[in-house]
Amino acid sequence: MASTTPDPETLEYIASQFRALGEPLRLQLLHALQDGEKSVGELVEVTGSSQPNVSRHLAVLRQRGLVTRRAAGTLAYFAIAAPYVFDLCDAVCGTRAQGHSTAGDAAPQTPP
Amino acid sequence: MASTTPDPETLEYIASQFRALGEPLRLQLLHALQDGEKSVGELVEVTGSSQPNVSRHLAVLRQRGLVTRRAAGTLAYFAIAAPYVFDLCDAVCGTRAQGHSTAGDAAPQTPP
DNA sequence: ATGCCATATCAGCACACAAGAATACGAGGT
DNA sequence: ACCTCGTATTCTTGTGTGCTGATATGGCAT
Repeated sequence: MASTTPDPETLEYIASQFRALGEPLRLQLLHALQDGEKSVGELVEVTGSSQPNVSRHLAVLRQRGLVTRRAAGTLAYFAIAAPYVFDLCDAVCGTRAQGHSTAGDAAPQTPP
Repeated sequence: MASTTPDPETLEYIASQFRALGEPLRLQLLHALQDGEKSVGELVEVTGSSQPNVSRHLAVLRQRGLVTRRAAGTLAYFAIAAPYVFDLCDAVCGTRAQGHSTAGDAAPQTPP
């Protein structure tokens, strides 16, 4: 019963999913898409980042299956494909309210 | 109602939490701790990684409030401090079974 | 006090990745 | 056909981060 270690493949998959969410700009993009699909241009405006940068991060999110792409003429509309992402964020935010320090050390070694 | 963008501070906090989980070794450590606290030595054996490396990653997890540390003599026992982490992993794993490709592109542009 | 063991930290290298600038692709309109 | 606008891709640079090996700290036993 010594903790059946999951395959490295699965481990790497999960890690890569989390890493996709470990970037403020990508979280901002997902958040912006929460109230419906948006074009790249709209997302550029919302995030305040450059167009190439937004496009690139959208590609990452799409590769991870987190957003979908719909081409309409010259425009490209992106939309949330994995609503469960917001549950993850809420879970993290919930713990934050419980008094965790954002940065710095959690607690010094066991004091004497 | 145009999507109240969360403060950059909160965004960065959430991202950093996800980034802490975006490493296979750290996920492995958390998984190994699922059936009770373990010493660093035990974790070194379970993960097959080096002792300094395990110690370092444990420090990261502790800094993020994901694990706790209990010193007993020369030993240091670590334990899960944020059980919700496994819910996150399960959520990600659940979507994986739904037919997402691990790597590569999710879908080509919208076909004509 | 000294030697040993478990853990933590430090220095260095290598790699991944994000941001910016410039450019290529592709669809529509005139 | 050409031009224009929106989007995607490439190249380069800089920063962050994981891994290795050596070293420091601290408790326990002799």
